[in-house]
Amino acid sequence: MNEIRVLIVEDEPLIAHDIAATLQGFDYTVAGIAPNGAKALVELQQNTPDFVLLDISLGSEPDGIQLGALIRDRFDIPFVYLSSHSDAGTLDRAKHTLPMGYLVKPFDEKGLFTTIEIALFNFARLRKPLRLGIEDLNARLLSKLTPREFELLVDIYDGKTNGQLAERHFISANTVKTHVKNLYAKLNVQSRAEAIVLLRKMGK
Amino acid sequence: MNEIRVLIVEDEPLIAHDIAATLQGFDYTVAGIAPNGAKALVELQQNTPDFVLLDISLGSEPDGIQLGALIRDRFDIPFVYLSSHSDAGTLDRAKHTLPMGYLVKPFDEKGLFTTIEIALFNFARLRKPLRLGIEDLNARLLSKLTPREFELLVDIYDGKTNGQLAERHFISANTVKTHVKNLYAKLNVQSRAEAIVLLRKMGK
DNA sequence: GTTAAAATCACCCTGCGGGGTGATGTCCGG
DNA sequence: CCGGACATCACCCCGCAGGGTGATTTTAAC
Repeated sequence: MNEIRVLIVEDEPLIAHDIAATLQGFDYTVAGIAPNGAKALVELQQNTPDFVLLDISLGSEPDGIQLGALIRDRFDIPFVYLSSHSDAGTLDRAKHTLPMGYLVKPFDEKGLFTTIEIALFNFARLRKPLRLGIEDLNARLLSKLTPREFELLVDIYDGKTNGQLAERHFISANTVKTHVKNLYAKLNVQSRAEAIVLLRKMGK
Repeated sequence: MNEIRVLIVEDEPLIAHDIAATLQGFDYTVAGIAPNGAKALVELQQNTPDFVLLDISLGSEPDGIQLGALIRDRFDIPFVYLSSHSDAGTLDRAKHTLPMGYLVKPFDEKGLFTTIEIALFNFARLRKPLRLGIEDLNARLLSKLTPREFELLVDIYDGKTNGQLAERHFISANTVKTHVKNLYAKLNVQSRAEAIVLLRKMGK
């Protein structure tokens, strides 16, 4: 069991327990099973799960999509829909609530697992875009930057010219050019502007 | 056929064509089929699809995950993985590249459709490149930018060179230089890097 | 119909930025 | 002790960026 607590919102007890068993097989903790929207709201408020599996057809008000909209607006919890309907109309209503996924029943266990994992990870990333350290950056590069190169890159990201870099780091302009040249090759860019844009896109 | 152009990266021709047929059944346009990473890169650069279906096991370098990391960092295109592997190791490598989804083979058509739709919608909603309008910008400047100057500035913010600006806006390189010169004066900067940093600091 | 702002283009010039090549000294790990 | 990674510096080349000056045309405003 890890610390991820999942709430299952599903009106069919058989399916709900089936999902619960599957989740436990993947070392998730089942935070609760809610057969309708009202119960789901109670669970959300009192039990604060880390993730919600949301059946769309609950047979009563509010349905899964209304619930999804609520989770989006009032709570800060990632969720994915479960549904046997994949028609354009339902999907269109659903996607406007920005779910992290949409699984069509019947779905297999592996698909459930990967979907939850991706959803959790992306949600965490989107909520908190983290500042980029040299380790994070190097993890994404084929050839890694040296500490010195990274220092200079940070200043380049701040719009400094080569001359300013030389002053600030007490090295000659020629040395700056060498470092900059090398780090450009590693980043696979050809200009300061490109380097800055790249860092921005990489979530710096 | 709608306007969504999907690139399929899959080394098994049979599976690739099966997927292509399925996509066309859902009114997507198949932008291309790439059997390996090298071909995929060519397609990405020359064909600029709106979406990428990415098989992880390509049998050669780079594999799907390396390609995913590239798409994330260098392009601005949503993608989902296709894989028969759903082990924790592969999944962990994969999720760090922030895919919009992860489908486990074999997957059914409906699941593919809903996943793509959700992915496209979320990607569009969560992408907000430069949420700064010309009005907002001019409100904070002493001398105001003209509409044309603002258009060029947006592309400069994206790392484009003067030559690229000339092409994209169907004007001569000399005209670009004139506009850029003028907008630099208005922004009170002396280089592209400075302009980009300024925009970033002005609420981006 | 005159005027002003915006958009278009040309030419020249200077200098920094980007790329290639090569070299030296340091530090660390095998 | 030696080799590799890192940091330091020098020189050369050249293209593009940045800046100055000037000019024409289109558009909108008055």
